[in-house]
Amino acid sequence: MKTVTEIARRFNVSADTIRHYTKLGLLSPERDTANGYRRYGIQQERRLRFLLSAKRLGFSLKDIREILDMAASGDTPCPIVRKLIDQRLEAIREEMRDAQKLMARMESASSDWRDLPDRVPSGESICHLIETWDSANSFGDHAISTAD
Amino acid sequence: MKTVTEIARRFNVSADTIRHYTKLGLLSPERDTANGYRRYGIQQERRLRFLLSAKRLGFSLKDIREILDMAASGDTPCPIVRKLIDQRLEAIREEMRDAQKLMARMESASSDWRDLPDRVPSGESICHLIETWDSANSFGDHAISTAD
DNA sequence: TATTGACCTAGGTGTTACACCCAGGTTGTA
DNA sequence: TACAACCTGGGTGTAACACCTAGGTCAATA
Repeated sequence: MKTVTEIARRFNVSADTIRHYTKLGLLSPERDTANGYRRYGIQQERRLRFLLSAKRLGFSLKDIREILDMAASGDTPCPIVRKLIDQRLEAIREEMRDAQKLMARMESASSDWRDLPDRVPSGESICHLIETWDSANSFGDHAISTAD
Repeated sequence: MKTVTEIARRFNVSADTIRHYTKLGLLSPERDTANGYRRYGIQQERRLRFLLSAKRLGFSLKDIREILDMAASGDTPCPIVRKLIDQRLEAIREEMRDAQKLMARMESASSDWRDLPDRVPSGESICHLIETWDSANSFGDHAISTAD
């Protein structure tokens, strides 16, 4: 039976993380009746190992809770596990696409800016680097307000 | 002079977003003395346009505040703009690397699982898909607890 | 003129997965 | 007995909003 710090060290996470999972009900340690300390047995170690494995596979704590609940009720969680990972995969693919576009924009801007001088701001302009970049690369994203 | 909803529509963001930026001090509209409504003039439109441009370039609101403050004090924000974008770029590159590894793990798992059957959980196992996958792919990440 | 419907206000909560801090009690060791 | 290292519950902070509540405002319509 391990304390918070002990199990945390064993699994290479912080004690706060263990307390967090416990607070969320993902771990259910026994309590030392004398002092109220959390005591994690072998079952809880198994749960934690499972939890960390699932996390490494991209499952959120919410996903994991769902899986754990399902397993606790005796049903096979495999179908939702398959579903959840495919959903997450799709979501991540899209995030990656967005992130790649963003990166491309940033890289283009950063390199374009190497040859441009610094300028002090004016009433019309805050930072010409950004403003110039944006008006040169505006795809009708946030409307072009042509004065009032 | 536009109200929250008007300027929001013009720039294709939500009214809540405008209120949010205003609460953070990134926008400073005047107030209608009669009813307390926020009123955004041309200067604020410029700020908002700048803000959205900077966001499109990967700057955080915190970054943007820094840039705006700098410009307000009359100094050229260009040097920090260059610095911030390069920092973010590095951070994003690393996130992308991590995300790619995660995606690869997820894809490998998802495809490996296509040929595996579902199983009901036991005292030893919660979801064999995840557990089997992890023990087959464990690089000494979260320690291997060999019983107690 | 009374009633809509669309708008406005401030302020609070929820999202994700923890990290960090506080005040105070516990345990083991030198 | 003093000290370090641990434990407890509970609160705050993070990023960038979305959503909701309760109540006031405004313009147009019936």
